[in-house]
Amino acid sequence: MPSALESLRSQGREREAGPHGIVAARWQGQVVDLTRELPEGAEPEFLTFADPEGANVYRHTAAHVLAQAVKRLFPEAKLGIGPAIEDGFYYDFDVPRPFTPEDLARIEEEARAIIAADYPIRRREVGREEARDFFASRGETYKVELIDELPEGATISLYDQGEFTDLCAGPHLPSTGWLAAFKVLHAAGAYWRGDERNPMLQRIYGTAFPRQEQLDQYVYRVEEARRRDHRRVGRELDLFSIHEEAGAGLVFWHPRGGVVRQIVEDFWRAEHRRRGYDIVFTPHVARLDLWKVSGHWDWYRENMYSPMDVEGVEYLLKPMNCPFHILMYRSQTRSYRDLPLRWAELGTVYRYERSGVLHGLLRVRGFTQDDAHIFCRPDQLQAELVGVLDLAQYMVESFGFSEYEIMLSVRDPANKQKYIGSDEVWEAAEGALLAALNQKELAYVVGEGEAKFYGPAIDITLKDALGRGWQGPTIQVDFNLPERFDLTYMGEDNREHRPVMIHRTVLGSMERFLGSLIEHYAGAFPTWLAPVQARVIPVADRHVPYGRQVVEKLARAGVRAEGDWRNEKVSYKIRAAQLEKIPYMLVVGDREEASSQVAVRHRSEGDLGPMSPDTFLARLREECAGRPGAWPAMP
RNA sequence: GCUGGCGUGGCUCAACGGAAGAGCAGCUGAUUUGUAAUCAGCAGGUUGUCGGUUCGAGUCCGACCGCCAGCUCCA
Repeated sequence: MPSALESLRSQGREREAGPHGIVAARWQGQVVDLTRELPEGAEPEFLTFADPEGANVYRHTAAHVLAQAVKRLFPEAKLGIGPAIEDGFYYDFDVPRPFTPEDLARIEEEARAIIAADYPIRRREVGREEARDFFASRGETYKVELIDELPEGATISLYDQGEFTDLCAGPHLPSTGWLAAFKVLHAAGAYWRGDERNPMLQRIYGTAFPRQEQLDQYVYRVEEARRRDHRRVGRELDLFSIHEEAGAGLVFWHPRGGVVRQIVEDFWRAEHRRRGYDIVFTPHVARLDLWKVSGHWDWYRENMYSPMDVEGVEYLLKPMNCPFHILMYRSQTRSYRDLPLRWAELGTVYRYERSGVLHGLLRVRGFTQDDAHIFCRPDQLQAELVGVLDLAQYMVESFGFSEYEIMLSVRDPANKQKYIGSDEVWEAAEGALLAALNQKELAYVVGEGEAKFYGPAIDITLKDALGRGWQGPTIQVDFNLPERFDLTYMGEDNREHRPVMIHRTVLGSMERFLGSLIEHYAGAFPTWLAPVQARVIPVADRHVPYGRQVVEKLARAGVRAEGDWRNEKVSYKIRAAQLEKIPYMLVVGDREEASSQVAVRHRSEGDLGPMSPDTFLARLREECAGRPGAWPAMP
């Protein structure tokens, strides 16, 4: 029974194995240790760090090394779990006090020593009792809990490296020395099994790569993410603020941020009208009874604010717009000829979020959804879903998000009481979403248990310039609300029928979407979105009057232009404009004034030389072409 | 909400339990400037809030508010 490693050797490929090469194998669909013995003649597939499974093996081994280091320095620490995660790994420990930065430095040092010692990592399978006794005798109560929950007949494996043994399904690298670049990142509290009723463990995050350059790159990427943080950029560029005096999670849009938001909204409105949507407006509060009928009071109460008393009647701040659109639907008898109705609203909603989850623009308590509800006949459902997918694709790509991942969110089949509506209705809804995805030939993954309480959904995650994911469009099919509100339309057969409802948002919320845009572009918005598109920079005071003329001319043409009239040197004002990420700087001095030109500098392309204001305008027009809302209507 | 860390001019950060500071930004003046920081001066603070310990609190203790890293949740 040769191991995977030996079978490599017999092929003369042993040199391909190692941190930079093959780190694990896959055999019969299962990822296994390179040291795992396989039947004679087995032909395993080999995995490197570049394969997600390979990276997992690599990082998971790093987690064990971390745990070994912690146990050496803090023998009383009880082990939780230590999986590989995207970009790294973590391990949870139950310790009497949280880890300090000094502890983390010592742990990293100890981990390095463990890597240098190059302990072989060995797997052994044991019986349930043996495993239980082993961890119980060491006081590893969490491991015992895990063992007790393993299903009947499950293989229980332990991995040994040096003096350290962990309960683990594996697989792992052949020895600790295969870990090349290893780094402890930070620590934070985390509940055992993510449940706040359980004890809080201390989680240490770390990461590992085969090459130091990759680790350096990762560290750089983290720093770049910090540099792009929308909370920081938002303050630096004077886009928005959040005030303790007003309350957490409530956003104030400053003039500059307001410009960006308005352009996004104008673009959004224009595109929706073009695609047959009607724009509607609805109130911010409604009677409690309405929310009882809609089901929100029963199913969504923990996210809603307490009722307010209005002349003895209770009202609620709206957390969603759907019941309002439904009331409008019911305001008259609908014919099959009226459908589909596509009603879109930039609806501001308020949701109670626990204080600890608030985060800049990404998680707030008041936000404006780019919401829409489509009321259609069952036979129109698939075509409408395809139309929504098409719109969603077009919109996000217009804002520079060219990569995204799609998830079909369905019910958790083991937990059906979490959802309202019958099985048949759910199956029909899930089927319609699936059919639309297939018709658009979009790749997707199925997320079991990811559905909302009232229906299944398609959730799209956008990938930004740093490869990070952002919540993007979501599309939900809802057979339930039409039922609850008894929505009907008159069919060709002169009988009442039940319409289907689609809830959808393309950008999510203005707050979150602008937050993601800020980080995606690092504050350097493309010209059509830039709060200030051009800044005129006079060389000396005597050029200010000409500079003002240029600003006025540009402003009349619809350009967002302004001047820097401060008594400073050109380089000072250039630097200021660069830091503000203004796309164009127009320097005007004696030469420009004499020839009625402007010297154009682009924030990333540099000096573009002198040109007439009209030539500059033509350049801007071309750059912003096809962006409704970006450019005010021109005479 | 929970665990841990943190809260000092608009921003970034100093200050052993013993006189609240610097740089940037702002304002005033000088300078009249040609593609990423000209010089000088001025102003700016009840150290998040409330209470306590102390001869004395930015510093120690408590509560609350807010922020940060997570847990959980989500547009």
